[in-house]
Amino acid sequence: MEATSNGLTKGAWTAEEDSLLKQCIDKYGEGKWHQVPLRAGLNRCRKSCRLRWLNYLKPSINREKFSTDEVDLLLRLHKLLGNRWSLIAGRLPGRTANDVKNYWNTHLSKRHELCCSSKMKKKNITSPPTTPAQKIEVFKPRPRSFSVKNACSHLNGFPKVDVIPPCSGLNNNNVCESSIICGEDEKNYESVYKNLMDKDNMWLKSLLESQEADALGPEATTIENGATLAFDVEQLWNLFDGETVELD
DNA sequence: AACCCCTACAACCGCCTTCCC
DNA sequence: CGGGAAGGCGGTTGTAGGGGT
Repeated sequence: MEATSNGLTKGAWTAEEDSLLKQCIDKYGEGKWHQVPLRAGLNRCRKSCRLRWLNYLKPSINREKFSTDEVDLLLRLHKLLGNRWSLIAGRLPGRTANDVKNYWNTHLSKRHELCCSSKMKKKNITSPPTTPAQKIEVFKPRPRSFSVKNACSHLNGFPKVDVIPPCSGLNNNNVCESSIICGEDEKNYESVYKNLMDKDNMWLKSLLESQEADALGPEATTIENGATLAFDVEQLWNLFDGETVELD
C-alpha cells in the first residue's frame, strides 16, 4: 500500500478496507461515491472505492471461470460491439466489464489475431510492411450510457451505433475489418442498420436500450408491452454472415 | 536455488458524458 | 448557457504467482 501526494491510499486493498467498504454499501447503498470514503472511513478516492465494489466486492459477481457458453457469447458480442466492455458485461450475468476486458486481453485477443492472420494466409494476402496503413474513418461509439430521458435519441434519424462486420481477414490496407468500421460505404452501413432495426429485429433495439434498467440475464429482454423477446445470438449473427466461432 | 518469462487480474489513469447549480 | 462535480468507461500498468530452464 502506498500513499499519493494528496494523502490518499493507493494500491492493493486490505481485508479491513474491504470490510469497511462493504459495511458502508450495506448501510447506505450504492451510489454517491464521493461520500463513500468519508462514510466508510477509508483513505481512498471515490473512484477507487467504486471500482473495488463493482469489480470485486459486489455479491452478484461471478468469480468462477468463464464457461464455454460465456466465452462463445463474449466472442460474438465482441464482434458486434467491439471493445464496449460494459455493454458486453451487461449481457453476461455476474461478469464485470473489467472481468470481460481482462479475459479478452489474456485469452481471446491472441486467438482473434490468429484468426485474422490465418484468414490472411487463406486469402493469400501478404503484408506489405513498407506500405504505411492508410487512415480509415471509424464510426465512433455512441455515449456509453443511455439516460432514460435520451434512451431513444440515438434511434432517431441515422444512428451511430457500431456495426462491426465479422472478421473476414484484412482489408486492402492490411487492417482487420472486424475491429474497424470502414466509413467508405455508408450506404451499406445504413442498409445493415435498417435491417437490424426493422420490425423483426427490434430485440436489438431492446438490447441497446436495456443497459440501464435491466438486470436480466442473456436469455430474455422485456419490452414495453410486456412481451419477452428472446435474445437469440444466432439470429443476431445470421444478420451478418453467420460465421461460426470455433472454441478450444 | 536462482533467475527469467509468462499469465492473470486488480488497480490506476485519463477522458468523456451527464447532471446540477 | 457555462462551468464544475460526479459517474462511468476503456486503455494501460503493476505485480503476484506459477512454470520452465
